[in-house]
Amino acid sequence: MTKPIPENPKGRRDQMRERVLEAAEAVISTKGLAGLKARDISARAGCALGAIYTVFEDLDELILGVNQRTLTRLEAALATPEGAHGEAELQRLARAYLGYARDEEPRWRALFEHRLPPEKPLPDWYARDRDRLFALAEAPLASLLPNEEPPARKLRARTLFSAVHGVVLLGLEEKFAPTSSGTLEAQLREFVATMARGLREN
Amino acid sequence: MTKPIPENPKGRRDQMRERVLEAAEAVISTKGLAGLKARDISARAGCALGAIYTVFEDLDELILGVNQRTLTRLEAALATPEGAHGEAELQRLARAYLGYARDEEPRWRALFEHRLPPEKPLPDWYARDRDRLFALAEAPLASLLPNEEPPARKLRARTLFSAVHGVVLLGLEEKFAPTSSGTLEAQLREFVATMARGLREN
DNA sequence: CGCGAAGATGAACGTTGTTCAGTTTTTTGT
DNA sequence: ACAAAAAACTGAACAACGTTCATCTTCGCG
Repeated sequence: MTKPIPENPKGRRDQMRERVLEAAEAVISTKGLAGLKARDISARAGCALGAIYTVFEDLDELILGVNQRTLTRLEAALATPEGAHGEAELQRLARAYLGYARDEEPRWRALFEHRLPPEKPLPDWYARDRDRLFALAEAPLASLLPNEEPPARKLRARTLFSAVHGVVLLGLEEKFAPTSSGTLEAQLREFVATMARGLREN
Repeated sequence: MTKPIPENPKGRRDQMRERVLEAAEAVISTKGLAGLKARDISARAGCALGAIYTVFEDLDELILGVNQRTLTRLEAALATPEGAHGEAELQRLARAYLGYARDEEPRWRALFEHRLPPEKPLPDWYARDRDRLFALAEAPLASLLPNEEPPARKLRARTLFSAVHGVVLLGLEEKFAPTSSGTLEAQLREFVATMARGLREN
């Protein structure tokens, strides 16, 4: 009776991996990436310090795991409802991106703060998930510029996403009075409107 | 003969501060912010480990000092030649920003990677220098939108700068083949052109 | 049961930023 | 000019960190 359940959906190893991942996620989403400590994780996951290193190469790989989950959640938060028409959809996307960044700021920041050592390149599975995010702007761009070739559109979606990211990133940096909460929304709305206008007058 | 020189232009204390600052600058501009170690600094500056803490509160304040210098250099690299006319000047600014980010990548990254603990807010002298950077986009914006009120223009300059920053930041992230060197320049040029077009059709 | 293999443990190591009692150097008072 | 006071500098010591590894525990199977 060594196997209480005939076929575990997940091996014990995977359960531990899951617990560590969830513990790390909890820390990152409250204290941010800088507050992530190996000993804290092991305490929360109810395991020994060394156990972390039996399921993850090192903390960098663990963070990548957390970030992958964040990417999935972010993608869900940005999910296009039904029809994705031009500017309105771009506005919705940008607004939803700002919303997620606000609501889950530490977790969102971890996506871009974390940089792994230069000798280890980004895993392919991670790059793929990240690219799916950029691709969300492609559909609304397609209705604004129907004649653009897909590769050019892909690049343009990336650029537009990056620009919105920049506005949100530096906009959230200063939370003090000068830039009040509502101002950032207005900035972003105006920015997207200007971009859409510029795109139509091609 | 306690004073070999009647009046030193800088006290010994300031000379040491300068040496530490320059050592830190050298490290950051080669190995990046993550490669900055207190012992490395003290060795390069030719002083004891503790000496750093006699001229800087902690490493965070030292990094702020280095970043302030970077801001000055960046500002110089973006300096407007003479007349600052509309889109052409915006194009030049964006291109120069990308150029500086490329040429001095670790130093430039340190500007945005460094985050000081939440209990200590940004010093005013640093915020002022940073705002001067954003303000560089105001003059060219003024010739595109002559009727805009100065406060609104200030905000718009900030937004536009943030957007360009986002494009450069995420554009430099992937240095591998897919996004070749020239592509990023083209992306940026196209982006600024679209923005200018949208702004003119107000 | 027993026994090889795999997993988990936490003490220990090397490296980090920061502190502080002690020493040296500079400034001050007369 | 010189001793006393103040300031600056030193580097050993400390706490906290990520990571490793000899050791112990548990699992899978005959």
